[in-house]
Amino acid sequence: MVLPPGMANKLWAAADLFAAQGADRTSVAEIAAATGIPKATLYYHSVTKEVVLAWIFRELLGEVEEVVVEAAASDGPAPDRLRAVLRAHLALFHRRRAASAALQFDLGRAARSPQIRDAAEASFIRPVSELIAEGIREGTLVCSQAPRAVALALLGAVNTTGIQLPRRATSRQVAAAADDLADLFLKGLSP
Amino acid sequence: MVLPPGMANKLWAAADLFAAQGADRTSVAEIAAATGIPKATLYYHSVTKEVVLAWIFRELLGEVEEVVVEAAASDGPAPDRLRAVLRAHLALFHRRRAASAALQFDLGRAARSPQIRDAAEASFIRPVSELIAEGIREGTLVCSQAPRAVALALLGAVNTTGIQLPRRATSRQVAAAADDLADLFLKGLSP
Amino acid sequence: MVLPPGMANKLWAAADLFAAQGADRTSVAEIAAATGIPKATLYYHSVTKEVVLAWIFRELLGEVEEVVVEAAASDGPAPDRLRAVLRAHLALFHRRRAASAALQFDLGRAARSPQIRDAAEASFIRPVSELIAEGIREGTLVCSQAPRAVALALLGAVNTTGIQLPRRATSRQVAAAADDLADLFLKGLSP
Amino acid sequence: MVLPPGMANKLWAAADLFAAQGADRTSVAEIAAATGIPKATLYYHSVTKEVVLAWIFRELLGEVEEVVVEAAASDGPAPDRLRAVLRAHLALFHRRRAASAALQFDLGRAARSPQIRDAAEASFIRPVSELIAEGIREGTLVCSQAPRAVALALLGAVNTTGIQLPRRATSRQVAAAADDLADLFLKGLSP
DNA sequence: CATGAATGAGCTTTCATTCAT
DNA sequence: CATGAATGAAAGCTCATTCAT
Repeated sequence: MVLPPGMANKLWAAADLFAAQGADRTSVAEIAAATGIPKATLYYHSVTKEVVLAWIFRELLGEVEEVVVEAAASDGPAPDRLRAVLRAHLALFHRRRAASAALQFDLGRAARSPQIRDAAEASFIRPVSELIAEGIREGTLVCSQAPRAVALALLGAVNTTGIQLPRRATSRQVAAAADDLADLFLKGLSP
Repeated sequence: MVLPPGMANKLWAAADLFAAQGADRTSVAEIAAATGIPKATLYYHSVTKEVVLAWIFRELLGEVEEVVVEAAASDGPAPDRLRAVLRAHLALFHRRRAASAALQFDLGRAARSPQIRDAAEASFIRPVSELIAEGIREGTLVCSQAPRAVALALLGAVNTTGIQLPRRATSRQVAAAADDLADLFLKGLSP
Repeated sequence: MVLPPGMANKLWAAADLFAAQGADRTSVAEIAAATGIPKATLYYHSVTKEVVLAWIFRELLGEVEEVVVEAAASDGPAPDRLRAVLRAHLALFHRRRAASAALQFDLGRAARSPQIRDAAEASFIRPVSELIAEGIREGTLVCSQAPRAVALALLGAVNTTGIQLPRRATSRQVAAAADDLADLFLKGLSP
Repeated sequence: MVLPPGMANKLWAAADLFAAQGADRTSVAEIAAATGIPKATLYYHSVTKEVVLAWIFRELLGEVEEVVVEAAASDGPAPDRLRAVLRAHLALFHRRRAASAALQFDLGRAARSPQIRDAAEASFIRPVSELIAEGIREGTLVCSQAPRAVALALLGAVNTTGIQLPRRATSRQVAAAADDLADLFLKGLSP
């Protein structure tokens, strides 16, 4: 899975197709057309459709991990860091709109790959679980369920929210949506 | 889209395939084998793969709407009713495991159909949004964002949670997961 | 091949379809729709598409035989009777436009059936060959080739002419075309 | 409709199938087997069954045009040139037996294509009509009807004659048949 | 006796993948 | 090393024909 340099970044173009039509409805020919890389060249480098998908998803999840881990590692109390995490994640979701939508839309296919399941775990679930556990230890967070369950709920909520972001939302709007989500999860709905 | 009686309920068998392999990787021949309905008979009734999918998703969302609306209409203050909604939804998710997973896994394809988008809206988002709005009016719920945004977050959280339920979870465990989720959203993570 | 009474004459409606689209492009369902006889009823009487075609072609050729033989058997010298034959044939061609066109257009399929080949032989080639032979014997016709070869040429010429007749040609125009053809074959092109 | 070189001439093999079974009863798989070109390769070059048929018919009619026009343009009086045309046409008919039979047998399908109708017009009807008109002008031919009607009758007669030629006829026999036909049309049947 | 419903067989077409240069 | 050309495998779909009432 070592893509030739110069080929990798062209593959993001395929994410638009995957998001718009679904991965299975996207032919290798379309990928070739969108990326400008001839079909046979893709195969010459063993870049099958599955590989393109995996690359996009793993690259995306890698970026998610980067920003999430960085936000989670910032200074301050856990609630603030959680808020930072949601902001960072949602911002990336918006920046990588097509790829993120593609991941959501073909969750089944993605989930069937252990590598991608691992990447998803490492990118959000694990760091956020740990963040919540820390919050509980330091007394700034309280919850009855396992931290991992909370992290999963958060992930679902962030993704649903991200999908629904207007295509042309400003970064300010995106940050506001993240803050609202943070408020919801931190303060709860009860008065 | 009026399926012959006796054919409809056989179609649930296809949900297993969709959940296990994804809709696109499931051939009509496989659906025929799984349901026991010959391929040509399916086509005779204009039941294409797309139709099977749409039927399953709409049927599922119809059932979701039924239990969600009923739970939302129960007596008592909004927080209790919200808890009831989550319990009902998660219970149904578990009962219709394959179909629910298929819907999550092929969200993209589903979201491309306006009818299914409408059904999704009507089954959960609208009733829960209204429930939250009522809670705000009666003072039992508080939130800074629009009720619909909260409903979306809830939906994402429920689905992620539902997908992760152990296949052989007892109904007691499912109810506990729903309660945890309700606690999370009602009380929040802050002490 | 004994069709139920009342079914036979409905089958002519199928000739329009055969002429317009070709026999193979015409489905049994279309025949059923055009004739008003349900598909299953056709099959109940063993009336397959092939049977419908054969019936139409044989019925048509039977009618051709009738008028051709009658015209050939009229009083007078052979040239006059030949002229009468061409008039009668072309008139029938025009009256049974669709069926005649269908026969021309699916000559290959028709020619593959021995029964239809026989019917074609009996309807035109044989009586006209005999007529020409008689003419030669009585000295009113002269030709270097076998009478059958002349009859074949005549048949080809009549059919090509018939196909090209305007759909709304009057019977007078049809008769004129037949006379022209008779003149051509009797007098020849040389001065 | 630009066929890859090397593929074109293989397509003549399909003419045998078309002549033997009719175009509609010939599957693409059979064409693939007969030509040695894999099904998928045919489709890769957009060579559908319809295209194969059209190619064969147009190629055939092109060859007809070539020999007919050449014969019609020869020196000498119109009757001699007409005779030359019939010889040339019948010889080609015999040389391209399968394709010519296929064209006759699927006349309906062929006639539905404007391109093929045009090609048929240009290959025989037009040049022969002009030849006859010239003959009339120079006083070597006489006829009461329009030259085009004569040309049509000739075409029909030639084709019927061609179809009936014995499969193993010698070129001498073919020429004799053409001469007989020429005699018939030039001298007529009357003494 | 007639027919709506059902289906087996087979066709066209697509597409991921390999070949040949 | 890269790529236009080629193809095996399989999918969706149609339709003549049979079944069940």
